Amino acid sequence: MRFNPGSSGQRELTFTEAARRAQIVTAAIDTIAEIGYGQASLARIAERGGTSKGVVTYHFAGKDELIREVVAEVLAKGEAYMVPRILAESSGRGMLRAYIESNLGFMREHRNHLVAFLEIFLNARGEDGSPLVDQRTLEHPATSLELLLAHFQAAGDFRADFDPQVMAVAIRGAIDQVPLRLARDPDLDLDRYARELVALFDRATGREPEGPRGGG
Amino acid sequence: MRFNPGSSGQRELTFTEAARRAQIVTAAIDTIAEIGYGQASLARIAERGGTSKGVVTYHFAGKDELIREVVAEVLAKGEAYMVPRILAESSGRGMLRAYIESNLGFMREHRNHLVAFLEIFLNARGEDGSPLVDQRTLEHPATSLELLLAHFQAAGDFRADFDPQVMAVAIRGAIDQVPLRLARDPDLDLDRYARELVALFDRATGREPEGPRGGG
Amino acid sequence: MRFNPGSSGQRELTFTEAARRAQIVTAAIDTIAEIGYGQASLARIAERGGTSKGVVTYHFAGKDELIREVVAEVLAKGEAYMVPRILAESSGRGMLRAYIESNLGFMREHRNHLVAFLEIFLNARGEDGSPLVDQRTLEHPATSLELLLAHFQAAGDFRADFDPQVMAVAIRGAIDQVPLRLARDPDLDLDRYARELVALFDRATGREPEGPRGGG
Amino acid sequence: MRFNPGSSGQRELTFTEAARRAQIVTAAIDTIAEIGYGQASLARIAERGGTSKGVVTYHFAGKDELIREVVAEVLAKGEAYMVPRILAESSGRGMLRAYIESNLGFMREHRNHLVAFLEIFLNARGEDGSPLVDQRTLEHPATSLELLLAHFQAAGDFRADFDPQVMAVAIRGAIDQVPLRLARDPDLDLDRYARELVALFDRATGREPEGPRGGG
DNA sequence: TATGAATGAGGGTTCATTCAT
DNA sequence: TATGAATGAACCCTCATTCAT
Repeated sequence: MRFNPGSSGQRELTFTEAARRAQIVTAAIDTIAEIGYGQASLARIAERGGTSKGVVTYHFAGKDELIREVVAEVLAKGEAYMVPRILAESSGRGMLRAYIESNLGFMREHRNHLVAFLEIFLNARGEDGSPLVDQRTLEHPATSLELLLAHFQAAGDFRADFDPQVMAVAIRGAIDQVPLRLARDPDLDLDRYARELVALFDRATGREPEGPRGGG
Repeated sequence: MRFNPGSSGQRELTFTEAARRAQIVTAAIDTIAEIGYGQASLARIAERGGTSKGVVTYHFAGKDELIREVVAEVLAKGEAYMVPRILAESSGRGMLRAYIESNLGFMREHRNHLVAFLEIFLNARGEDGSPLVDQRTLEHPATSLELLLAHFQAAGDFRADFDPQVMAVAIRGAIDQVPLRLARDPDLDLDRYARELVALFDRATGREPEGPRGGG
Repeated sequence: MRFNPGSSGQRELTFTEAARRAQIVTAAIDTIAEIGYGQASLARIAERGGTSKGVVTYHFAGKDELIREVVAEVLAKGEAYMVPRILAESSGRGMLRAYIESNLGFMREHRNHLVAFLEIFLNARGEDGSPLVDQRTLEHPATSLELLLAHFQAAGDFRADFDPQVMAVAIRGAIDQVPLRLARDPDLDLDRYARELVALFDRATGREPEGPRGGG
Repeated sequence: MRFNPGSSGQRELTFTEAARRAQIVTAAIDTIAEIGYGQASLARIAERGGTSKGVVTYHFAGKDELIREVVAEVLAKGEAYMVPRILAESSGRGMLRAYIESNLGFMREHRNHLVAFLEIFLNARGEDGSPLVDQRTLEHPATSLELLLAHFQAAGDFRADFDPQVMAVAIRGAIDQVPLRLARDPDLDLDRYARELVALFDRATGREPEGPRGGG
C-alpha cells in the first residue's frame, strides 16, 4: 500500500520506485509538451510511458501529485542550470545577459520541460478554480529577476528611470514567448533570439549618455 | 434541420438568430475568462447565457464553431479598437506607442475578451492535438507588428541594429503577460504599465547618439 | 442541460422526465433491496431499469440525489400508508396497535421499499463518513413514536413506570428486524408476527392490576 | 507460497503468524467500526494495523477470509462473555435478565466488536449477492434465545401465550438497535437502557394474575 | 425555431488481487 | 516469511454530440 510518497518526502523511495516515478514523470512531461495539458490524461501519459493507468495511480496518489512532481522536476532542473550561471555574474549587465541566455539555453536543452511547465502553469487549476501552480513558484529567491534588477539599479549599474517590476515582467514575457513559438515553429533560431534579446534589454536598461533624440 | 450557419457565411442570418448567437458568444467569453477554457463546458456556457445546452448546439455546429466565433469576435473588436489608433500615427515612435497603448487600452476596456482569447489561444486544440487557433490569426495584416517595425526601421525611424521579428516577439510577450498578471492581481496599474513599456521599447528601438557606455 | 431537478424542486418536471425519474427510482429500490446498497452501482440500477448509466446521470445530478429521491419516495409512501391509520386511533392501546400493524402492513405491501430504505439508512454515508440519512428522518413529526408514547402515558392510558424513549427504541427494533428476517426467510408470517408484537407491547405498556408475581 | 492457513484449520499456525493475524483482525474490527464496512478497504485496514496491504493478503487468502475471521473473533469473545452469565441462571426471568444485561454489558466493553459485527452482518455479501454471514451464525447453540424462551415457557416460568420466535426476534431487535444508536449518540446511557429493557420484557413474558384491564 | 432526452466515450480514482522477489 | 510492484475491473461523473419532437 502506498502512503505519502510525494515530494513532501515522508518515506524513503526504493530504487525501483524512484526509477518508475522518474519514468512516469518524463512521460508526463513529453505528453503534456506535445498535446497540451488539457489533453494529457493519465491514460495517455501511461501509454507513452509504456505502462498502464493503474501503474501511474499506484505510484502517485493522484493526478495532482504527478503534476506537482513534474513542476518540481522542471524547477529543480531549471535552477540547477540557471542559478549558477546567473550568480556567477557580478555586474548588472552581466547578470541580465546571463539571465536571458541561461533561460534560453535551458530551453534549447530541455524544450519539453519548459513547454510542459508553461502548459501546467497556464492551465492547471485546482477544484476551486485557483491555479495549481503559484506565481511565486516561478521565482527562485536568489534570482528573482525583479529583485536583481532593483539591486543593480540601486547600485548604479542600470539607469534609474525604469520600474524594475515592469521591466522584469517584460523580460519574462519575451522569454516565455519562446516555448510557444517553438511549439509552432521548430526552426526558431534560439541563439540569434538570445543575442537580440540581450541587446534589446541592454539598451532598455543601459545608463548611457542621453543626447537629444531626433525622429518621432 | 441544420444548415451550417457558421461564420463561413453560407447563409444570411436572421436578426433573431444573430442576436442569439451573439448572446451565446458573450456568455462563452465571460465563462472562459472566469473559469478557464478547460472548465468551460457547453453546459456552463449555456447556463451563464440563461439558456440550455440544446440552444447552443442548435445555433452552432459544435463546440469548435462556437470557439471559432469567440475568436472572430474578439479579433474583430480588437481590430476595430486598435487598428485606427495605430494607423493614425505616421512616425515609428508614434506607431510603437500607439501599438502598446491601444493594446493595453483594449485590455482595460475588454478584459474578459482578452483573457478568453488567450485561454483559447493557449489551450484549444483539435482532435489531433494541433492548435485550434493559428499563430497568424493574431496578426492583422495591416498592423502586423513585425512588418511595421521593419517598415519604420527601413525608413530610418528606428535604429538599424535590431531584428524586427525578435523585437516584435518581445513586445507581444510583454503585452501578453498582462492578462495573466491581471488574472492573479486585479490591482495591476495598467496606465503605469503602459507608460513604462512605451519608454522601455522606445529606448530599445531608439536611434540615439551612442556615446561610450560605462558599467558592466 | 440539467439544473437542479432534485426534490428541492427548483424546477417543473415534464411528464416524461417525471416518468423516467420514477422508473429509475423504482429500479434503484428493487436493486438495492435485492443485492444491497453496497453492490447497487448506477450501472446495475440502470440495467434493471432497462436503460443505460448515462440516462441515470442525466436525470439525477449524481448518485446522492438518486438515493435521496429513493428515501423521499419511501418515506412519502410510508407516511401516506401509516400516518392516517395511526392518527385514526384515540386511545394509547389503539395507537400502539395501529403503529405496529400499519408498519408491518406497509412492509407486506411494499417489501422492497422497506428493505431498500433500511439498506440506505444503515449503509449510505457521505464523503466524510457521516450517515447520509439522518436519524430524525425516520420520525414523522405527527407520529413520532416516542412522543406518542409519552403523550398517552401522561394521559394515563399507559402505565407510568416505563421510559418512552427506550420503549420506542425497542418497538422500532422489533419492527426493523422484519425486513432483515424477510430477506432471509420469505415465508415469514407477517400477520402472526404483527399479532404477537401487538400483544407483547400491549402487555409491556399496559396499566393492569399488578398482583404478586411468582417465579424468579 | 500460500497454503491456506484459514480458520478452517488445515494447518497449525506458528506463534508469529497467529499474532500477526490477530493484529490484523483487530485493525479490521476498529476500522470497520469507525468508518463502516463499505469504506473499510484492505489498504485502510492495513494502515491502521501499521503494516502494508501485502501483509494482509499474505496472511489471509482474501478479504472474505479476513472478514470471516473477524466474525469468528467477535462471536468467540461474545460467547465467552455472555454464555456463562446466561447459563448461570436457572429461572426464566433470571435467564432473560442475564441475556439482556450480558449483551449490553458486552457492548459497553467491546463496542467496536459489536459495531463491526453488525456492519458485516448487514452489508457483507459474496459475489452472488448472498449474505456472507448466515443468520444462524448469530445463534449460539447453547443459548439460542428462541430455544431458551421455549424451554422456560414449557417449564411454566413464562406465560404460555406468546410465540417464542417472535419474542426472540423482538428482544434481539431491541438489543441490536443499541450499536446503531450508539454510533450516532455516544452519550446513550447503557445502564438505564438495560434496566428498562429487562423490565419491559419481564412484563411481556411474565406469568401474572390477569385482571380485567381498562383503557382503550 | 427550439429543446428535452438520450447516449457513449473518456475522465480520475479506488480497490482486491496476483506476482516476482 | 514478507512485501513492493503491478494489474485490470469497476466505480461515479462530466461532457460533446445526436435525435425526436
